[in-house]
Amino acid sequence: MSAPDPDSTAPQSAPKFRRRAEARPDEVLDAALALFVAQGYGHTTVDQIARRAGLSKGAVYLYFPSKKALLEGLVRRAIGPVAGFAQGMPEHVPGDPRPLIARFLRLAAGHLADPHTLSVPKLVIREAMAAPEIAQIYRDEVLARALPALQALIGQGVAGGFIRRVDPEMAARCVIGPLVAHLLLSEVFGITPEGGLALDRLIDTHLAILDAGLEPVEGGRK
Amino acid sequence: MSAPDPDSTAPQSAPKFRRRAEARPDEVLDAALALFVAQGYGHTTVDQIARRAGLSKGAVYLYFPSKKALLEGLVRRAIGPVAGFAQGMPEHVPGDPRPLIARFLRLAAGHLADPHTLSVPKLVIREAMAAPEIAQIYRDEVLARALPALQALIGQGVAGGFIRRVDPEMAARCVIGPLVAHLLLSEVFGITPEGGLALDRLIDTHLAILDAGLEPVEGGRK
Amino acid sequence: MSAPDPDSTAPQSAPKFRRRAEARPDEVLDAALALFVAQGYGHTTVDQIARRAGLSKGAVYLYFPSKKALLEGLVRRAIGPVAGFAQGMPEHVPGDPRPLIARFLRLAAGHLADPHTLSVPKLVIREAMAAPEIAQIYRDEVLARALPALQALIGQGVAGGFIRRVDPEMAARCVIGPLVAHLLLSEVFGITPEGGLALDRLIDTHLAILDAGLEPVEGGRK
Amino acid sequence: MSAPDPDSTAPQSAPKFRRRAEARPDEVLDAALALFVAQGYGHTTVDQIARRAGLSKGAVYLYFPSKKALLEGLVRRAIGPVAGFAQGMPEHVPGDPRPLIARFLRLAAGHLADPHTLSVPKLVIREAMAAPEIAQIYRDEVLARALPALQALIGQGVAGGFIRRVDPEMAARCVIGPLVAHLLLSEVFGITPEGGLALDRLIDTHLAILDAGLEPVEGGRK
DNA sequence: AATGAATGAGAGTTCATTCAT
DNA sequence: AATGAATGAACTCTCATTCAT
Repeated sequence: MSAPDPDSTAPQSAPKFRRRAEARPDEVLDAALALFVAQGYGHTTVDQIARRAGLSKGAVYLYFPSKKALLEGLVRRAIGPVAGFAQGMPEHVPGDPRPLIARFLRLAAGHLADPHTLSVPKLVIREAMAAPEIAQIYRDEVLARALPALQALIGQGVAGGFIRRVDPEMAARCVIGPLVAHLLLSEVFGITPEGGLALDRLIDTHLAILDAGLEPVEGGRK
Repeated sequence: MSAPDPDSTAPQSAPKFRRRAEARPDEVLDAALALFVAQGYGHTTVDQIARRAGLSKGAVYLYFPSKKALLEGLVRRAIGPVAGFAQGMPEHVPGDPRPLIARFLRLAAGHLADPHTLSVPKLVIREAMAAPEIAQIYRDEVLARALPALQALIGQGVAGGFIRRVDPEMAARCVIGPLVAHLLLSEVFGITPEGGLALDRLIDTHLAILDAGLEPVEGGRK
Repeated sequence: MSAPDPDSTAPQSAPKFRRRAEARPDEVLDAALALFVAQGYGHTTVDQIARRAGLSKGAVYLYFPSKKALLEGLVRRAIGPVAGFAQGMPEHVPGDPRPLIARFLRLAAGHLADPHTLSVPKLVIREAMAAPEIAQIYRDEVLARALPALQALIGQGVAGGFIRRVDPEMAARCVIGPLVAHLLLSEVFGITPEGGLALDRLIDTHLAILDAGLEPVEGGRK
Repeated sequence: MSAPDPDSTAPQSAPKFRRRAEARPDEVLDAALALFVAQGYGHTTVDQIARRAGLSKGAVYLYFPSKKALLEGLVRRAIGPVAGFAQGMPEHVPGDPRPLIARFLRLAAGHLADPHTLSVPKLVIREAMAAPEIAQIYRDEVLARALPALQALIGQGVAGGFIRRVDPEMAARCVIGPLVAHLLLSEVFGITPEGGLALDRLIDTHLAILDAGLEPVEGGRK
């Protein structure tokens, strides 16, 4: 249904003949990604994708059974690293979780600073309503992993008295919120700070507020 | 929203034909909004819109020159109240701006809790890339007014020593971020808290963090 | 799903405006029939049909939701008269059913002598395998009515001693067989007698054989 | 049907590569026949045929220059035995030809009872209009031999006074008609007698009618 | 002001056929 | 002898837009 795994990490196994076939699905996905991001899924023609990838329209259907499969393949290709990243978060932390949350945010920001990585969630946000399957994949593979992990971290921090008594579910959204909003404003509406994306500045500011904002109240109750 | 309204605002120069001729465009926009939100702009046909508005396809073109003009009209109609809302924010505050920020957030949340209001930015996000004119309207009329106002507020708070020394531009994004992320998660990805949207819970949590997070550091400079 | 009934028998009700719309479905079906018969369903383009009917391709889809619906509409339009014809056969006959069988055959032959009528079963035979829905319609509406009626007639003749003791089910097939084979040979394979279709000659010969062949054996058992 | 057959008929000039090179075309035809019958010529792809025959799509084109050539090859392969069968009918019979006609019918029925044999004429009927070459082959090689032979037989019977005075050309169609109709009803429309095809029952009934039906009228001329 | 029949320019998808390997 | 990647021409179906009425 989606592209065959190109196995891009095993370079010495490929014979020199018929080179293209192995790389093609990825090339097609690259072309599709660029065009989907630039014009939107609905306004992109399979023919445009094919031409950008240096193939004929028919050849695209050799690798992907439909246009929508391209979108799906794109999302699936992108979530691999992200899922691993989410897995890397320890589930139980002994002390104050705030440093871990900071690391999480910096990692996520670093990840999303790469336009290649960023374009997929951008795409997903845009097409989510019209293509619920796509939204579901992203939700299941990325969001449904990262959010609960963050929430658990906060919950433990609250239980251990390391952070203020807050609703962990909502607080998790407060943690990622500024990053999400920043990307939305910059990428979708073109409201970028003077010197470019300035992700670091955003994260620095956010962490400064967050760190103090989560500090437990001296002497007790919220 | 689509009340009978027989000839109330129309001058009586014409005979009583053209019943509610003035209301028609709004009815068409209502229909368009509902369908665009439900199915996306690209998957909605002009005929569907016409039928939902109780007109024929051809009649839609009496009021709007093209399908895209519907989208544009939709955005223009929606930004009126919002722009006024942004205007209502005082530019200069004598003391701690945090209560004002809190009021702003609660107002915005209350506003966006109405699905009717929320659907327009949702629409804009989705079609922004394919229809930059649309994104531009929204950016110019809404975002380019609200964000600088917030930023100025924070800047003044910093200058007055009422809030921690933070980058006002980024801090503004930290203020709206959780709200944006919350709506995105709920509306686009369907990741809703148990009891519904729970906007109040989100805002409460966010303000608790924000209030403490912006508290100026005792003894001075960051 | 199929064409709206053009109600061709009520001529004075139609206003003179918008004349075409009422006649169009039939015109399209006429064009489709001609092309399907000449080239086969699979080798006929919707565009060809449209052009032959004097419309654009898109207009065809105003009246029929799909290409297959054209085939179906064609069959449905054709079976109306045939079904009535089958109904006209009396179910119980007091005496020798052979004259009735003869009348049935001559009626059917007369019917099928009209190329317009003939083309539909020809079409059905050809597309039956690929489009079982079509075959089913024809089977249910035409064959499943005519064959049992014939079979019953023969059965009653056997019971009454008016015709030889034969298996009525098979005998019914022997009654229609020569007509079927004749049309198949002529229309599909182009093996026509010298002077044209010669349906009368075929029926005369067939009835001569049939009449004698069904004559009860004098004195008894088959 | 597709036995291993290692190098049995191939000359040993080449190394033992090209296993059963001679059998390949037949295997391809077998695959094509099965698929054409099941799905129709138009709905069968060359790739399906190739895979069913255990080859690649490209290899099919080593044996057959086009898809239509497969259909043609199929018909040509099938008419060999049938042509011989038609040849086997004696042209001049001294006495009553009715027993010979009976034998002919039983032979033909036996032949067509084999689904393998039956599928070719079924195919031909279906594709006849779209591929007149195919129809022509079948007509020339099979029908144009069998029908005149039958007709001659009847003509001689009439001349010798062994059978009733009938039009031999039409009578020939009356002889084969029930068989044709029976197969059409069963195979195309799925109207089968309870216990299966029941070809014997059909032939028995038909011959009973035919035998009496062709009996010369006592006392002379029609 | 309003209709709805009609258009025509594509869109996605399929497949017979070719050809370098 | 055989592969399978690649093509390109069709095909069905959709829909924003127009226009006579």
